[in-house]
Amino acid sequence: MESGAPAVNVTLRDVAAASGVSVSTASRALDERAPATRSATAARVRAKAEELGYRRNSFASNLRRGQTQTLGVLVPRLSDTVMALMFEEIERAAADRGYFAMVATSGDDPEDEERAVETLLDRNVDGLILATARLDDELPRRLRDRGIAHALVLRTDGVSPSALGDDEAGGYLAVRHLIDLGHRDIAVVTGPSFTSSAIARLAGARNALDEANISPREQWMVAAGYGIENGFSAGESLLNTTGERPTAVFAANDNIALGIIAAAHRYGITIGEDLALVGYNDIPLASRLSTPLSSVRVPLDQIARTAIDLMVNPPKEPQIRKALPTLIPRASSGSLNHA
Amino acid sequence: MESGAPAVNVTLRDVAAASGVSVSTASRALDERAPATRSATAARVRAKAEELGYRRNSFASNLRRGQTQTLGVLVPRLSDTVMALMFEEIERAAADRGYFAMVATSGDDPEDEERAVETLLDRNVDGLILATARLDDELPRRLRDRGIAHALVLRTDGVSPSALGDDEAGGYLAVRHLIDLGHRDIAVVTGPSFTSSAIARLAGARNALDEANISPREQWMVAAGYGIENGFSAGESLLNTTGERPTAVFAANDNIALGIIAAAHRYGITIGEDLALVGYNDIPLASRLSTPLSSVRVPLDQIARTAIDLMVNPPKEPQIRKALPTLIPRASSGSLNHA
DNA sequence: CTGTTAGCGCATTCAC
DNA sequence: GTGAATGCGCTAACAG
Repeated sequence: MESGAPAVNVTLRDVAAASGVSVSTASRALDERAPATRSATAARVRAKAEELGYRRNSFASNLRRGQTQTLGVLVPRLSDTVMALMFEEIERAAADRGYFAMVATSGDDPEDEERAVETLLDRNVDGLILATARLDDELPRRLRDRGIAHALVLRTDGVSPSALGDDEAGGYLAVRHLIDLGHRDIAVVTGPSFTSSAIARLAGARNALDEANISPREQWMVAAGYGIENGFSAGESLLNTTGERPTAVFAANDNIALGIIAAAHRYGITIGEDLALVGYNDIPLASRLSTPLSSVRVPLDQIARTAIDLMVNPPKEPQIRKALPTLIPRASSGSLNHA
Repeated sequence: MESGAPAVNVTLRDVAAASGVSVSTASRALDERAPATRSATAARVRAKAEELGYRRNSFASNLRRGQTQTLGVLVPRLSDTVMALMFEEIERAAADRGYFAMVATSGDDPEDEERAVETLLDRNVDGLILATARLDDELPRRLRDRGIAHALVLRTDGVSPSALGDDEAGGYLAVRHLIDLGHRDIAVVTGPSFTSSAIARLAGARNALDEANISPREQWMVAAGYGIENGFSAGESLLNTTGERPTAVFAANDNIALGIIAAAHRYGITIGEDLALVGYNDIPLASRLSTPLSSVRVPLDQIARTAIDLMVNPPKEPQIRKALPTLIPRASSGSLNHA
């Protein structure tokens, strides 16, 4: 009789009995944290446990230990590819450190966000990772007040421990790239002004313009949402022919860029020829568009690891750690025609 | 002193003490399942609990109750929009029934899948929902043998309780649409042959062709992966000019369609004019492409609800429940030019 | 290294 | 309806 259907409820007691030791000995032998005792009995217990198909009851264990090796991740939505990728990386980084990552989605509503956090907290997570922070967000402050371990990713409120890309550098890189290709009529479509990412990417873009002595036309610096439809609207207003038209656009994320592509198509403008375009985040789709999209790549894996570190090992002084992004030039900026 | 920082550890005992009742009374008063006792004491207890910021310790509760009101969801990857949307719907449907949904991702590797399931099981989920089933999958069988409550979504192994779209109907709808628009040279790019969805969508497509007395050219019926790059390869081989070219393509998912769009662009073929294209799943991006993509929409919300029902309330006879999809015609099939 | 003892916080008997 | 008692399965003192 091999490992058929494992008994439904093998408890530590069963393992202990079968191994002829006490429950506490069995418990110790099976403690995954301690550096694996290599005594004879311990080995025997482990073998028996395996044989019986023992699985620790996580609830009993967590109840007793007072911590759960679980962390909660809050994202606005998983159907946003960037957020999905961010979560996948967090999941991976967490697993490497023995944590299990649980997601909850909150949409854009601060109330739902609150609710989602409470749900996560109800499951006794050891800490929280939030990808939802707004600049004026109350939530991180409240978490600090309540002494709940947490870290922010991708966006920051400027205070709580945060791991994010260096958005200012990214914005600079993108616009600098366009300038280097000879453009001077450059528009910037940035994200919602309550996100640190939008603000910083715009600031970086302005730095690049300044540096090249280009005085930005304010009607070409537009704040939008981070969705495709927002990019489309922004694109429509930038590209309609009644006025002068930019020859290049920096979109503060790839969704916005997708919207601009659709708008350009509508006006018969060819991306990569009539209009140079750079996006942000380098989602997988970017490289696979008809005209591949130049984009700023953010090291999500590194951000995930940093966030977990910050959460597990909260620094005395709150820190905001920024990872450097890189520009991936593709046909949409026309860079391949010039190279 | 309003609800400042809630005390860190308010237990049932504290609530009981503050209310002048025993723990058991407090426990009963706060039992969320029973139909809310409306006695005076019960109300007082609830008020006190609220006031003290009491939160039930889910571990203690679950340990005692023997079930966790948690279910595990397994998807290949969250960065696939369809999977992300599916999970979001499952999360919602689960919450409606008092369950919390936990995800794990398994990639395409059966071994990782196994590991992910064990991880979920280790967290004592009450049941599993799998979006990963292969036709010859061992996993569902093993779950059945072990008596673990589960349901399959989107794909089925043909045996375990499943909730999915009627893929055959969807395939039929898509191709029928193309035929109705006057096409006879129709190619079908389907998904991996180990998925029930690919098989069934192809079967539906063939039905539509048969019905119209079109004998499909086998070199135009190609099986691919479900990724953009697979669609691109398939598109390249279909659209290269050395042979006759189809005038219409049914892609068994939207990613494949995206790949075909890129391939078409490469050959200077205009989607919606030179080539009609229909995708599957109707991901949000579909409607926002430069040339909006006709696609078959699957009622993920309904599938999610059905899956939870099947899992919570396992039918005596295993059931495979199929939800009817609908075709959303857009410019990519040229339908808007004819209408 | 081992076994004994004592809970973690809660839900459910069982008497009243 | 209520309270006292019991234990879910496990881990952490504490002595040996």
